[in-house]
Amino acid sequence: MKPATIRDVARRADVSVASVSRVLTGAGPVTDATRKRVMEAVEALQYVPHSGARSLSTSKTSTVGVILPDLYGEYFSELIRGMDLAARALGYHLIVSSSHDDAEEASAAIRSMRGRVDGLIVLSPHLGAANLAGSLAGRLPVLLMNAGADAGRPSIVVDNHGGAVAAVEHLIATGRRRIAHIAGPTGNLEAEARLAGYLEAMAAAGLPTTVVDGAFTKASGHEAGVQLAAMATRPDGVFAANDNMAIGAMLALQEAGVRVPEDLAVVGFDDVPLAGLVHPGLTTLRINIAEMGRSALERLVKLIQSAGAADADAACEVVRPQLVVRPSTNPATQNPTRASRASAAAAVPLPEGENP
Amino acid sequence: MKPATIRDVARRADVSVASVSRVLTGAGPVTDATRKRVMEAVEALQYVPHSGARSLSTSKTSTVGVILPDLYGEYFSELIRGMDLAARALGYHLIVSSSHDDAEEASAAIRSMRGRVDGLIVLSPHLGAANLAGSLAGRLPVLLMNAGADAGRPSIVVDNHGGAVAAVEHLIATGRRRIAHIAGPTGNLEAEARLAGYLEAMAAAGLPTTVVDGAFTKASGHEAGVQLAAMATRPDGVFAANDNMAIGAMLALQEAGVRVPEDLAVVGFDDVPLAGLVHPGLTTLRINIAEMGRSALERLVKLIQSAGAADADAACEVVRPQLVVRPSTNPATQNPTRASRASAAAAVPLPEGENP
DNA sequence: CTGTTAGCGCTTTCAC
DNA sequence: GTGAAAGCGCTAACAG
Repeated sequence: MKPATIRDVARRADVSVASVSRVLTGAGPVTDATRKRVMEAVEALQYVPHSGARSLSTSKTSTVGVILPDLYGEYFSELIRGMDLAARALGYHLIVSSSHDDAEEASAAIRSMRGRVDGLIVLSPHLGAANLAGSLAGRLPVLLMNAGADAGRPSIVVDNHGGAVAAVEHLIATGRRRIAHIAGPTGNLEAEARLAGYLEAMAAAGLPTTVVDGAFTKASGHEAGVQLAAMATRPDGVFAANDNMAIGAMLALQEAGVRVPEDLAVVGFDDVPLAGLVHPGLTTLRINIAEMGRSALERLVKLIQSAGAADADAACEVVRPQLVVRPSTNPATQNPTRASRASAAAAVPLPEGENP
Repeated sequence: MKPATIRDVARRADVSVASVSRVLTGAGPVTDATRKRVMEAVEALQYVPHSGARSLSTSKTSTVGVILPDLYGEYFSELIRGMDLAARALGYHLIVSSSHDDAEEASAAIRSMRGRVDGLIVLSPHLGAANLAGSLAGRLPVLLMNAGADAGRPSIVVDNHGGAVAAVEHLIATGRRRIAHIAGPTGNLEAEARLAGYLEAMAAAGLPTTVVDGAFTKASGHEAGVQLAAMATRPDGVFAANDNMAIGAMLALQEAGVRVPEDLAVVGFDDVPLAGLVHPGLTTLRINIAEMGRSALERLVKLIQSAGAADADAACEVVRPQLVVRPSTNPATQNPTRASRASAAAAVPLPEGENP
């Protein structure tokens, strides 16, 4: 009734367990005759190696853990997709663990990974989590993402500050002067860097600033949009800390009769797939999210495989977002509506995939 | 240098490993004094139990595997989110494995799960995969999703046929008569059920049918839209086998100068978050995807915990999609643009979540 | 080339 | 209440 073990196979093939192991792992010398007998027994018994046992024996799990704050929305799904792709290619499994809002939970999640994974990718937008990962992971290789530019630890970060500056400069370049910012949640390092970039760029241009609070959600963006629309001297441009909020704000503005971009131009951040599909298409700072995920996983595996090597790769890779101009700031870059698709085609790549 | 083991703790606390185990697992009688000594040692050594070893010993991994055909797009990310939520609540981990287009790959993925998980959720939109899962999984509990109504095996399926009929009937009810269908990929059970529903409903109404091929992707929907727009007697309604294609088709139609819904009404399937945000909002058949994922995981865990029980839950749960009417078929249900948000609010819930 | 054996780190009877 | 010892299923020396 219970699944066959390597001993059952050995017994049946009338060889030692060692030989079975050799045949199955492909390591070590084996006679063709032996191999054949083993394979037959494997077949007959429907034997499948127990990877847990193998892991314990080799102290390698071929699995990496991904610790996320949340699993909502396109940003993270894209990220995981990229990681999964790379993991498959490298023969690794992916174990995901999300919804860790506070450091406490994340901490528990990380400890529970010991003996289960060979390494960890930790997304820690909150300050505490970064240290956390280091202290708790023990000797486990860890790759940090979206944390501040934490020196001395392998990590990948987005140039949030630079992106924010680019966003503001683009708005200014298109003639906007009263530019507001919809900020992300306080305590979130990425949100804070984007806010800082906004403030700096505005100061550099000698323009007054307006900041509305948000929480990275579409709903919070919507609220912010309502506020913007109701302002006495309404802004003529807004830079939202992410696409989600930008989209929420656009909806609110349009509901209030504010025309985008004529009355008010909107810029987001991330370039989630949705950004190119809303109406009007959203100008944003593109991060190739899936690609970043792929890169993260590959680096982690490299880290794992060279574990202990002195030339530890403790670099902090910086991903620079790229400005993608769409109709939400520039009417000339029309949405693909009743118009030639030519101009929009480049800016609005359609994500693929067979989804029911 | 290496992480501490239970023996290190035992030595340090000057007790047996058994006692350490008892303290840590909370099982068995222990003196307060002993417990205290153990905890101190644990603290001092930064000891974290090795879950792999524990798994081998208890033959429980507290992990479930999810086998997916692909990880692209909102459908699957929503699904995983629901599963992850339930898994956390039940103390389980989630290991995801995707991009298994053919049965061969899925097969390999499934076997590689042995000894790594306590059960499997298999999404097998292709015929072969379902059987496969059964035969390969051995004594592993398996929950099938999105396979045909496979009797005699625990599963969750969407009532694709019924949904398709509802879609067509809605189009007919709004006065459409030349109703086309954009089909999903052949060989995909869900796509085929939706096609069958369309054909049946049309036949029942005595209307002629038009079927355009698609592949569940936005791009294929776009192509289909181009074809529809170019037809000699253009349809005045179209039912796409999923939202992705419906959205792609809408874009193509609008580019061709066809007005939606005035000239041509569009209905999708799934109600992915995007459906409520495109312009015009897409009428579709709503499946609460995350909820379905949650339900799937909970059922699997129940299956695991009652493993071997005679009253095996081999039921096939049927999820009935619900028609959500939006402007793509009914101009009266306006998009939230320059209009009261009241009517649209119910139909266009904004998904939440903090995403950078 | 093959078999024997000692673990991997932990849980769990079973005596004491 | 506590400890010694026997595995969980597999791999990897080490002898033959």
